[in-house]
Amino acid sequence: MRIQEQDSGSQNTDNDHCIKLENQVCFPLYSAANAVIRAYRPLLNKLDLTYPQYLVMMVLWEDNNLSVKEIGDKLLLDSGTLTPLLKRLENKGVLTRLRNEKDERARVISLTPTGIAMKFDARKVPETLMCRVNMRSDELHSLKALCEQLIAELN
Amino acid sequence: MRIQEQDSGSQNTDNDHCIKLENQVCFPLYSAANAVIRAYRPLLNKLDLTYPQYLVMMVLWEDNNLSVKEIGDKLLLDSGTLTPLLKRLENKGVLTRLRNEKDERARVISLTPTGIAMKFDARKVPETLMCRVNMRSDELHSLKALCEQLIAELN
DNA sequence: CCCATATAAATTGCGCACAATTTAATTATT
DNA sequence: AATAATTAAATTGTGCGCAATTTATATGGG
Repeated sequence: MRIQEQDSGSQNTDNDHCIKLENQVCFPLYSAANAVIRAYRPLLNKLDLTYPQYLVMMVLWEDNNLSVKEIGDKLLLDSGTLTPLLKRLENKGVLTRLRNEKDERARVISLTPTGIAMKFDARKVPETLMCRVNMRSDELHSLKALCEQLIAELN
Repeated sequence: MRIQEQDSGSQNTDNDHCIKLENQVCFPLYSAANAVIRAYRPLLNKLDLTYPQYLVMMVLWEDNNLSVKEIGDKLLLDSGTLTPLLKRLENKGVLTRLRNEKDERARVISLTPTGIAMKFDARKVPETLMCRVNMRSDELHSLKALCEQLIAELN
């Protein structure tokens, strides 16, 4: 995906500008996502969580006792990613992965008291990162909105 | 990192809104980057490239004969990521990894004629993806600018 | 010249992300 | 009720992304 150029098709007959890194939207997006996860890492290390694990915990803090499918729908991740991730969180003792008695195919992912308690320390994480980023509230809002728009367009 | 709320600290004394998924900027950013790479995949499969490999090729199409360090500086990736990726591209026959004669520590990554020729087919890739995304040029420009601003803030 | 320091790549190990497939359970159809 | 189709999760295999470490080369100061 590239940004439309005003002068496209003037003398640049071979369309070189299309595949220049600086004209791409997707590269900064990819790179910003990497940078954010990198910035989160030292903060999340204190909670013994990775960024994707932190996302799963956020989903469960808000709405406990979900299936793998329901977590995947919220985070746009599949069982291939979530199953091993949830097993790691289970091994840390922050959640359980019981079978659903109504539907033996599904699991019920439930936070343990330890997992619920982690929410307290986790509150500081986004705020601490926020302090490092000198961006206005409206800039962050539009970044969020544009990302959500792009996700909607691609699905 | 979360978006600043207007009503923060009113009756929500435990600051719950901070760790709600919907109030996070980083989650849509992370999710949009995943979605873009997912959308690129079927197009890049035809070129036998992954998205990160495609990024490396773009860098080299623009400026051939770079060191691993120089590629890493442009893409914000380290040798731990690039060395195996470049070996895969070498195995595909699209580039060579010769030692720099002036400095035996460094390598010179050079496109082969096959690698250079791939640029022709690669031109269509960003444009094809563009057709799937119904977003205005100014929206894409500001998304790009905001991502670049965030990257700058985090480094 | 010798040695300390710095730098470039490579290596090791872990945890995603996801395509493709498999296993098991549920639901729909005849 | 038997069978087909669907669904949920798990499994397998590949390729990142990166922290931490290692190896090899280069450079700077005494």
